[in-house]
Amino acid sequence: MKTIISPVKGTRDFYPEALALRQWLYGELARVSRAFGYQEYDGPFLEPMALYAAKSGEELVREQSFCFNDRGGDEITLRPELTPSLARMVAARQRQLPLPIRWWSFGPFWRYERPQKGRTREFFQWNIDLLGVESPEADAELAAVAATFLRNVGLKSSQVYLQVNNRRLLEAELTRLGIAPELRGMVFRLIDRRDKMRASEWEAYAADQGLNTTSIRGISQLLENKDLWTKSEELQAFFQAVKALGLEEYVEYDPTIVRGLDYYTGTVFEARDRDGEFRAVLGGGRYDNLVGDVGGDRLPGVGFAMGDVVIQLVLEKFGCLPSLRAAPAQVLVTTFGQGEVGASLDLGRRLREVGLLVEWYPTPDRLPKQLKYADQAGIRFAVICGPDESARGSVSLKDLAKREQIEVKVEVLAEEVRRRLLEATNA
RNA sequence: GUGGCUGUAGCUCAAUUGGCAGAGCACUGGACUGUGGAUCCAGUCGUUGCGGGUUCAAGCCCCGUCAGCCACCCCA
Repeated sequence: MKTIISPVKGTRDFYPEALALRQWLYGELARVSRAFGYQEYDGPFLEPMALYAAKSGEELVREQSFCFNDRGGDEITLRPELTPSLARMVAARQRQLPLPIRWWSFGPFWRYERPQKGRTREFFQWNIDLLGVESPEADAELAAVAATFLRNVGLKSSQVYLQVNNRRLLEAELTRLGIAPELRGMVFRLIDRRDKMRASEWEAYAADQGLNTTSIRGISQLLENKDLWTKSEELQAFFQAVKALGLEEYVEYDPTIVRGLDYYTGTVFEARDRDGEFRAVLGGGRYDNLVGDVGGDRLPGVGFAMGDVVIQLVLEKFGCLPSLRAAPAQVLVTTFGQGEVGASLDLGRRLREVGLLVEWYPTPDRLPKQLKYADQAGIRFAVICGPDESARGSVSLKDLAKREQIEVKVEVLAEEVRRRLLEATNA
């Protein structure tokens, strides 16, 4: 057995069927993004490492990015996320861009982590952001974009949903419990981990982090209070807006959601399947200081990101994956014999000239083999030109789906195929 | 970075206490010499991930190594 060089760990080969699925996903999220008035953009795939050093979260850039020095010695990172690039792009043209900014993007990202279910080292991500509006209704719009996408692709609110929380509310509550602001980062991580451990383990872990029993008990109570959101005017307005947008079935308050990235300042949310089988499908929230942090004026923003891997797992689980195949050619021009090669090439050219997608069978194999190939490839029409047709100045046109065959003059072949394809599409 | 599981034909997987490496699919040819999805017949397909060890005998047991998957960490 010959050894094939294996792909880089954590990358995926996109065979035509897989690429067709990715393109379908792209189409769906483009549709939602545009429906809400967002414009497509993109940043570079390579960024200076310094762009992430500020705010992305220590571990993300230090341990989980692909970093290297270029030939000039500069520290370069393969982008692990898009939001810092967005902040920089906006900061650079802050005076020219009319507000609000509604932008979306879909492209590749890289994170140096151990691959596992729902996580690869190279993945595609949908990013969508609204900048220049600081209101709960803006937060609600992003949640609505996410929920509308989920609904559009066929996922029911009984299957997936958005969990929402607010960091300001959480911070106020922690202050009320007498927990010092310096400890917030640690406490957020603690809260994030709550549902991964048993209560006793979690309490022991919390104590280990230096929290006293009173604080731990107070935090526990916060996390069990499903009505805590009513204390936040922001969340009240948020949920009211979500209701007006008609998506309240998909959106719920969840006091345990905090999100890992350091730059979130207000409302945060993530979407997951209700069984909790998979990791989060998407995640995002409000970040009010990011543009200022990269050298611009303060500009509030809200947005989320969705990776292509988990959403595919969820779609598969709930039977929402479309049955796709790579788009086949419309016509196969067969090659009857060595003597007919020139005629076949000529026929292919004629068909392409009227805009048809034409594949040429490159060897004079037995006709059954050529037709079987057309059938398996999903090609609708086969053109056959042997000595009999040739003598009459015509060709045989076979409709693989209808199992019909007619003989037409070479001059009218292209028009005939086009007419029949149109008919087939309308039927 | 830490831990667990799995590596057998192109693919999906069998192989009893260690005892002749198999099946389905796919592929190729034929039945059918210029007409595709079915059926039947025949055929090709192996360094059992790699290296060592134990044994009369290893796909199976032991050690090492590589790869993949899963979990932790973190996160889309």
